[in-house]
Amino acid sequence: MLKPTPKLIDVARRAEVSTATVSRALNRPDSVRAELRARVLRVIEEIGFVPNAGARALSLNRSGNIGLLIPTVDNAIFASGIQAFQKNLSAHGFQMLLATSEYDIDKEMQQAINLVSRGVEALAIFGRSQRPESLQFLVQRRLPYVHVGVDHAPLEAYCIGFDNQAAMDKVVRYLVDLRHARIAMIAGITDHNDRARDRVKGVRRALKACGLSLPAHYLVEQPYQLERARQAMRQLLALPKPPTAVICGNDILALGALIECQRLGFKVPGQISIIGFDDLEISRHFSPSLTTVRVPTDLMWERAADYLVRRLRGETIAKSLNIDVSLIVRESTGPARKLAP
Amino acid sequence: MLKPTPKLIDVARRAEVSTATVSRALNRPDSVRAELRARVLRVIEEIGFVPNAGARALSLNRSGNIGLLIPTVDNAIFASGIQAFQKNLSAHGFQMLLATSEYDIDKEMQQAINLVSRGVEALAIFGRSQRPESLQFLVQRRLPYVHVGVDHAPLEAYCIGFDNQAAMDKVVRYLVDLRHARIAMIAGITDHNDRARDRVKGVRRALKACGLSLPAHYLVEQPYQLERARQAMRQLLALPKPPTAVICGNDILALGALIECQRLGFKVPGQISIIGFDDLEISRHFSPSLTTVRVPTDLMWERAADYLVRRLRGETIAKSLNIDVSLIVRESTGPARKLAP
DNA sequence: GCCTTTTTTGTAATCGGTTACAACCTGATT
DNA sequence: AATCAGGTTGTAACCGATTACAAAAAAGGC
Repeated sequence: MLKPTPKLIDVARRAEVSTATVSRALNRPDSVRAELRARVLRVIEEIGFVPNAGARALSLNRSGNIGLLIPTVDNAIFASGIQAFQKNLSAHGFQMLLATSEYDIDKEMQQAINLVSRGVEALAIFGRSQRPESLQFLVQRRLPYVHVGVDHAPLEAYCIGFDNQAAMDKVVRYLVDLRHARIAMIAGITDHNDRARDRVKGVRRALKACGLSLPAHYLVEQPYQLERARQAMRQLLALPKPPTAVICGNDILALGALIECQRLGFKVPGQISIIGFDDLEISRHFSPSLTTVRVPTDLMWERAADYLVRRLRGETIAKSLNIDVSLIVRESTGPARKLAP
Repeated sequence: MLKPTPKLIDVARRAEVSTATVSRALNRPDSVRAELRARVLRVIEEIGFVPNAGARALSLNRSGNIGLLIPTVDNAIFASGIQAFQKNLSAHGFQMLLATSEYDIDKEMQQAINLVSRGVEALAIFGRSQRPESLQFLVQRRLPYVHVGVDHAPLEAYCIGFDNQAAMDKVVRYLVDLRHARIAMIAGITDHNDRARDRVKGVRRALKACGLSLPAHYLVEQPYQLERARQAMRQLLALPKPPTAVICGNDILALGALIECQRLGFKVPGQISIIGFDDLEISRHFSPSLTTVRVPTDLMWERAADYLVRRLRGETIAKSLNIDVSLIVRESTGPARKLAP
């Protein structure tokens, strides 16, 4: 005997009340006489009624969903961000709807549409290099959204993040103070990735300000994988004049670089200094522990959730939030060794 | 001038056709004359119409959503699983709806209800230690679901995974063959975590079969964090008779243990052998590289997605799928050193 | 040119909730 | 006893899509 899943009207019939009463018992309990309310709730329990969120959203014209659009979930830095975002949202009665773009701006656009179609009331997107059409689409729908992880964005949109270029400025100055003059970089793939691009730009600019430069052979782009980073490091070490310090686009790249140095018998930081970005948990524990840039990711995502919730409540929020990053100096960096002439 | 977001009827009016035609132009293009179809699509483009998925689901009585319920997203092993699951689903025209339980079975139950309320047509849940009520609820609603990561489950439900106990059997035999007799374990928190529990059980059983045992002081439970693992290892090394081999509940614990040994000056594998579980990317690159159990996680999740899609299509699937795991021997394990008498 | 069949389009009911509005009930006030 | 305010409950319209069914148009057959 196949029973269809129970609907609100089934509850109403069984409790011998109207659908309005059931609905009220669930949504504004005070407006229903205690006795009736109890009866309704008992029936709900009995027949295992679960309201249909789609129907509810349709009639309320409110889904209670907020979208999160990031490149991938397969990166510790996003994974913990998701948690933070989610947690903050549900504290305010919202649900998170997750979508990933796999670093592909066309897929990103498609996912944005997808989220809108599923009724998200607001959206957090990572970075600022989406298709102009994607953003235009959001604006046209008057959908509140926030760029996360960047300090400025197109269309003067609200954003929460930090200045990647400034962060790299700190890094470079630190290395230059240690008398490094041959500074190389292993960057993430900069194509369609504004953070990766900004970090390279930042390094370039800061080096220039110190009278140095980043020649083409000192810059290698690789996806965020240990294997690729090792490959890049091998390449750098094989140069006629290998660098004395390597700045990496994130900690995975830095760890890969570090590992490769060790395997090839180069001393870190004796011969080579290595700096990462993100401050993953393992970076602190590695030997040598990794000098890196710490970004308060969780805070960033919490604030993003917060902002969207407030916007939806109609509160006005002054201006974008710029978060401070800090250079965490550990064991993987040291003074430049004396160079061969 | 605030325009409300365009609805299907707006498209219909503007294209001077009926709503039925618009709907058909979108869902069964062939059934609409080419000229009209073009007109409709143009209008859709013009006014930026996006169908309301909730309304669609309501009228179709099909959401196209499949739920994924896992403990956390903040663990590399789940992160890549999500990607695999998601990818496979969308290849079949389904959307993934993600929910996390944070290792809390009450939250897990609540999230299951939540997913059902949002209209998922099927569900993949990790492990097999959910509340009986949770599973009962799914059964009552006739919702197809699959347990992932385990080789058997309550209610004779379908599952896709591997036998954690058998895996640990391989591990223990390998160590015993290397003449290890003092074998300790750093396990994950076993409370409400069947995988962690099975791994401990498996180690116990295998040791017993070899005439050995796992005394209380040789078993430490810790959450999956490097810091905690180091703490556990310190504790084991401080014992009057420290173990010669340590089996860890996963690679994070193993890496933590490894790091702590190195920091305290113990040689791995000279004095202590260490084994992990999961084969994370970094395990291969670490020095010494980590002996571990490799689980084809992605395959597992792909199959889970596959199974659910087939179920929804009405195909019948024989029986649960048991996946093979393999012991990857690397540098962190070696023969037991001669013991002090 | 007329009738039949096939294709294309439109009308209106439907999915499962919410809620404006009206109707009813209770007890207090006059 | 009649009137009224305040609190509870029910009826029915509505949210935005889909589609059964009917109607209209086009195509085919003689």
